[in-house]
Amino acid sequence: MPEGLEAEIYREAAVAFVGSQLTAVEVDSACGDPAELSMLIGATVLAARRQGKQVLLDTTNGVLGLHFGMTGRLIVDGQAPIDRLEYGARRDDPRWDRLIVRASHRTMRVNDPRRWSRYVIDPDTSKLGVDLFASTRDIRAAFHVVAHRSAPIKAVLLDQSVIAGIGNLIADEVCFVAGHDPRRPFSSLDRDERAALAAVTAKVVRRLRRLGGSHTGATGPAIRSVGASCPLDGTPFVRGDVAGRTTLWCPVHQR
DNA sequence: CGGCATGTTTCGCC
DNA sequence: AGGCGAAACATGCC
Repeated sequence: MPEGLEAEIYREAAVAFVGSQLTAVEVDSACGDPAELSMLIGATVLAARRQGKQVLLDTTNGVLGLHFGMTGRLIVDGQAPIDRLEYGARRDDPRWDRLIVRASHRTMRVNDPRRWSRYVIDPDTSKLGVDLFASTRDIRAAFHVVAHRSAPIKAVLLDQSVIAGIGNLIADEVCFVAGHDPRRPFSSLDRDERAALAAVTAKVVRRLRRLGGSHTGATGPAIRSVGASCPLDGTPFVRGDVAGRTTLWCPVHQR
């Protein structure tokens, strides 16, 4: 889905629904259970929260969990907080509306051509790790718990049960700034390196948030397909597959 | 037309 | 049991 940063942008837009009483819910049965979601009708929205990549709407009838897959965009009252999603559709076709939630004077919808978004009542968030906006200290603690893992550093960064909310682009940016080869086994990091990686993770998350999203980093989509060079040392980026995802890294300064 | 894409889940194998 | 890698999922875009 949009990564945790985009989910946060969606959450902020969803705050407009706090205090509203829901009057109707329409859902594509591939993305949610219409019978289950119908329990929201008549409920009042109490708060809009976020955990990792999920937006959670607390209501008087339960929690509505929104997961946006890879191409899901949230549109509130006709306003799209993210106008165009990287790797998403370039149009806003009503046929791709997979969820529509109405209140008396408001409408919220998820437009998702690829149908990977999911909407559930009372989502199980118990397996999620610390949130991507957690403090350096909390991220460091999460890293220490999984210090033994032999999977690539990038795979651990992407593991939602370790840190919830980091996606492919943020993971590449963290490795870039930390100067680590994303393929390097996480278990090869010593205690100090894990602590440093935690600090970089917290810093990168905040910087990308300030710049406007997961795509704004040095390794972002703007240069992912055209082949660019590392802004630090001029070396052409290497493009490969790590943890099952397209990955870009500098073969010189990322070790 | 072929291949690729900010993700998650499932399955087989250690 | 838990962790790891590969494949599957659905569909628009370049």
